[in-house]
Amino acid sequence: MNIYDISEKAGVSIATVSRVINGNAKVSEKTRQKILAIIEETGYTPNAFARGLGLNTMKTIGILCADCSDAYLASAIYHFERELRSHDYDVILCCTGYEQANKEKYLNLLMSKHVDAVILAGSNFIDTGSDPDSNSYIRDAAGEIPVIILNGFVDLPGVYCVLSDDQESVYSVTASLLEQGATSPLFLSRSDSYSGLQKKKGFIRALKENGMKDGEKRVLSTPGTIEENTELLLKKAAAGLVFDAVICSEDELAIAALKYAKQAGRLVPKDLSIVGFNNSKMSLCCEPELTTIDNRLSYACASAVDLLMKVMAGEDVPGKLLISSNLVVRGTTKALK
Amino acid sequence: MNIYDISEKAGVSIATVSRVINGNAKVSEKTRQKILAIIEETGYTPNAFARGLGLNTMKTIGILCADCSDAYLASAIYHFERELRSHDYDVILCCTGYEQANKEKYLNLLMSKHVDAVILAGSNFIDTGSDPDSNSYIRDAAGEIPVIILNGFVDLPGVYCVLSDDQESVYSVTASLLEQGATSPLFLSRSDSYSGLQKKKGFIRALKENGMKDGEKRVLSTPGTIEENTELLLKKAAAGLVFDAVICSEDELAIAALKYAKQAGRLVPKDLSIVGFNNSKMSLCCEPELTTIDNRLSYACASAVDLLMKVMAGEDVPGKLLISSNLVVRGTTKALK
DNA sequence: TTGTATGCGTTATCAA
DNA sequence: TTGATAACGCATACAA
Repeated sequence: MNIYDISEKAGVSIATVSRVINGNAKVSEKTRQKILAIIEETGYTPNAFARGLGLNTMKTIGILCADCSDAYLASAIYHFERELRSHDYDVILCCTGYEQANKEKYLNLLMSKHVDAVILAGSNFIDTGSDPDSNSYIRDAAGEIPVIILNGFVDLPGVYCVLSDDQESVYSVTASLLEQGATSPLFLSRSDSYSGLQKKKGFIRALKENGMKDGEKRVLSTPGTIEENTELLLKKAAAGLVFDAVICSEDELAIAALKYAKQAGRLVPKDLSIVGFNNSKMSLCCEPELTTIDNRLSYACASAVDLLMKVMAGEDVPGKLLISSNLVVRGTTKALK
Repeated sequence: MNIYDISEKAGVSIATVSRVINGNAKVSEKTRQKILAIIEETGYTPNAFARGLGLNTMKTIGILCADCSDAYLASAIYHFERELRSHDYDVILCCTGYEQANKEKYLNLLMSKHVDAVILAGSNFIDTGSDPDSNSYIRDAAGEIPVIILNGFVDLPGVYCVLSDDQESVYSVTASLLEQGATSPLFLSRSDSYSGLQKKKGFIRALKENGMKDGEKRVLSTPGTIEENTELLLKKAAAGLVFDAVICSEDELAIAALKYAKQAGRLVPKDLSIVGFNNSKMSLCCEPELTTIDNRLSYACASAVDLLMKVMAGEDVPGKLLISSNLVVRGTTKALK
């Protein structure tokens, strides 16, 4: 069933059928109704490939993420997808893993599929190293279609970044903890991604402003499972590391800190304060529940899609959108301002 | 840059270029190399739309899920995507939400995009009610392209179901608990999806075989958050409901049960055994960590994709694949066989 | 082994 | 308001 069949049944040309399908040009109400009726009756749907061939777009957005089973990224994708679909865009999902080579490979793959834009979900798509050319794959893509980055920032034409103000939120919670009497806070970081780095900066800045110059030394970067990180803290403490507050770049790390506290016999939040990040479901699974930073993911995703639609409509939009976070105080800290 | 440009540069016809791109027919090694070099040099990639138009396929699989931010579904999608991509298929993701009308709408939408097959991730795509026609949307789709269902079963031509043996695993753990001395187990169920129903059946069967005929009454169906379900158990217990074991259809419900135990001052696992389902990350976040049923999701997804590839290759494959689960014993039960 | 010509189903331009 | 026809870029049957 194609447009010729419909035109034949209706006794008109394919051009007219095309017109009523696309609702564009002028068609007499009478023929419009007639054609509409036939389309309804036959269940005809235009062939998406042919349409794509002509228009060179299939209203499809590519979303790249390292690992969509990660709770945070999974939520992001969920919000993106729903938001995009409400604008009649399809989503091609591509999980790249964490290797740089694959990120580039899959970005190019998506480009070759003529997606209308790509969304890079997660700050790990930005190389924070010193090689000035390591983000060139993003620049190349942005030369052809809009590129949206969630939680990462590079200043490149054609790339639009939506991110939560991670540095500020970590700075702020660390400062509050210090004000409350903490003397030896620790920062647990998952990785040196763009957002990881921002968080770390916020931590160090808060320490510096309180006269602590050894900020760098109070940062622990660690991949690894909950169990491994629990062990890590146990070991560090046994080796003499003193800390009375742990701020984490992810809820999962905070869970590990909490487990450490249990095993070390330290009272939370009395002897040890713990702060997570992301306000994920995990933060509600433990006892006490985690104080955590909510970075308003759903708002960020909606904003990103909104931005994208404007870009594709040719409007002028900012290349960077910074969204403030919200501290959710639960049981692993005392009341915080 | 299209196939004509390449053919011109190479001084051959487009047919020859097409041949080397598709690696099909005979092309002299010399011209092949020449064309390959030009393709490399120009960075040419075939236009996917044009190809799709001719072949009526774009090597794309549609994945429908109710909510990809759900931990279980997110993992499933991750595995599906990686597995499919290794077979050179793209994935169009579509989150439908839980309303029947939207499931149908989006399935049809995907069909109209000419996906090569669809995967329905999650048992909630199967209507378990009495209306014999409620799954007709699946039958209609399966009439055109292969339909794979993860964790759900309907016996329809063209639909292939891969599911874990939920009934058996719940039966088995319940029986073990009873054998160990439990006298009043409870089953907490999230929903009456196909898989929820299977789990419930397993529970009731185990009770019946141990002479307990009030199985139905020992099942609590509840949506709601962790907090709400904690409250629910508190209320039920206050109202006189007695239970010494809680088997759950999801880890999240088990977390709620654990929180109930803490608040009610009951010792886990001494006074109360708790079993979760899915072996999600959540099961590692609490204290003690959850005993839970691991339904081998990654294996199931890989099998499903394997099945699909065989179906599309015209091979004869079973319409139902049942995968045994694995009980992971941790801290919320005593040692179990 | 290579080339020619046609079809795939649209959209859009130009004429009527 | 409508219709005829040319793109769009590729794969492939058929011819050479």
